[in-house]
Amino acid sequence: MKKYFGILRKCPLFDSIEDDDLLGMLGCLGAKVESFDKKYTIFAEGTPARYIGIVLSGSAQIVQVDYYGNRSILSEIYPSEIFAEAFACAEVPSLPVSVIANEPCEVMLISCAHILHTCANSCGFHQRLIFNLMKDLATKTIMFHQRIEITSKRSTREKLLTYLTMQAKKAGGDRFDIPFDRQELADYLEVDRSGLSAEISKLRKEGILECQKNHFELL
Amino acid sequence: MKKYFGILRKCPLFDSIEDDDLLGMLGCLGAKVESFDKKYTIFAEGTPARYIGIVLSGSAQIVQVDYYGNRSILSEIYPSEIFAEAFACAEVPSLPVSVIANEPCEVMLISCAHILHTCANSCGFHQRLIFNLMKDLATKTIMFHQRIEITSKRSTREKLLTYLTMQAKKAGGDRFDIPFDRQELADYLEVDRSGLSAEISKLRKEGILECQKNHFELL
DNA sequence: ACAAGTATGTTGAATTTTCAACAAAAGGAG
DNA sequence: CTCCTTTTGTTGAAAATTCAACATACTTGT
Repeated sequence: MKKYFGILRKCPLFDSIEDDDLLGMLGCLGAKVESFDKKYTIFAEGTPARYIGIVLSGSAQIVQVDYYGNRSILSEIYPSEIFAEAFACAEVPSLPVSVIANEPCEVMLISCAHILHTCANSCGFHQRLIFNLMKDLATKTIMFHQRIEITSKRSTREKLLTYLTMQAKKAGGDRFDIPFDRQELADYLEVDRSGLSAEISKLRKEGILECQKNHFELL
Repeated sequence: MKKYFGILRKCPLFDSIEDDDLLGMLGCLGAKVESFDKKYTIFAEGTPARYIGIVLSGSAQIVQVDYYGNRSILSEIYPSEIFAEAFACAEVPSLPVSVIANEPCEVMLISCAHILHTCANSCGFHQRLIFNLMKDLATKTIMFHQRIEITSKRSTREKLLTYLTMQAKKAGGDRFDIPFDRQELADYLEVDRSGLSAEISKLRKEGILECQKNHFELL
């Protein structure tokens, strides 16, 4: 377990928790590590939410697919980030999303029961854990607001520019990489892929942006 | 303050907290009550998030307006419900949304500083408060997922039907009222109002639904 | 009861998006 | 290197959304 400490230290769930305490805590929480191949479904839509996940290596996507096969990408998850915490905390009987391995990855799973109901020997860090979880959920809620700010735009062009502007801001400069290929970006922005490609071409011709693959530059 | 206890008891923030403890707690939190007229801006976009709000009477809307004046309604808030908690918990320096009074309303405000940093005399219920807040944020996150499930649909018709189906499920029957007028529903679904009206007419003619004003029936 | 203002429904034109199909480019496996 | 697969760009036609304008119904305040 120790080999993951570098990642876990950066996980918001364990903020302000010392290494010395972490190991005992993980035991107390019944944390386990699992590995998944690329494209493997880590959590399937429709199944009950029982675990909080933490990505240790690789990456995963939160996706929603409707009966027509339209995929909507809700977010992308990287090492030391948490997923499915909202569903686990609310103990929902049926996940409204799936979590898919983007590439081979390792994930730490912690059962929500262990988090929600203080353990008998009540490790003193449980309160801190709840607090951290609260902080994390607040951050996630804000992320959703940002996503809505993007997808509420009515045109492909505006959605794309809003998204790219946010990414530039986040990267602290006009050059940055995005974590999506074209189809994924379309599924994130909720637009048609070919229309998105066309729009990118247009913006390029207008001299508004440069891009090669997933590297963008706003001009 | 006592006259609001009926409402506050139902507020998820005070779940499992006894009436006897509530009064002291509210004092400890520095809770204050304010009144707002219809259409008044309770919290303005761009201002720092300092307070959690609880609606005591009337109702409010969370809205986002872009530079073209396109309004997007994020949610509707009724008595005993909390708002702005995510921004307060994350102490964001600039609110990405506004909160507008839908009708004359009373609101309880609790400063986030009081919630996040345990008070010196450390009332024993603070831990429970954090836990409740965590639960509430999990629920809100799930609400956002539902909203995305609606708005990620590509056509007005599908958005509308997805929304109405969810409302019917929530109401536990095929007849139900929605909390929006046509323009608000359009702003919630992120579609054009006239197109929405046209779609409703079409669904009526096809015998799929009945409606008068904001009362709907799925057939 | 009336007038003024607001909300809703309806329409056609303009614009966009979606869809389908294909070509070109890039990436991976052997 | 070559073949095969996947990704990306391009296009035109079909479908849908948006927009503007207006008629009608409904509310509200006086």
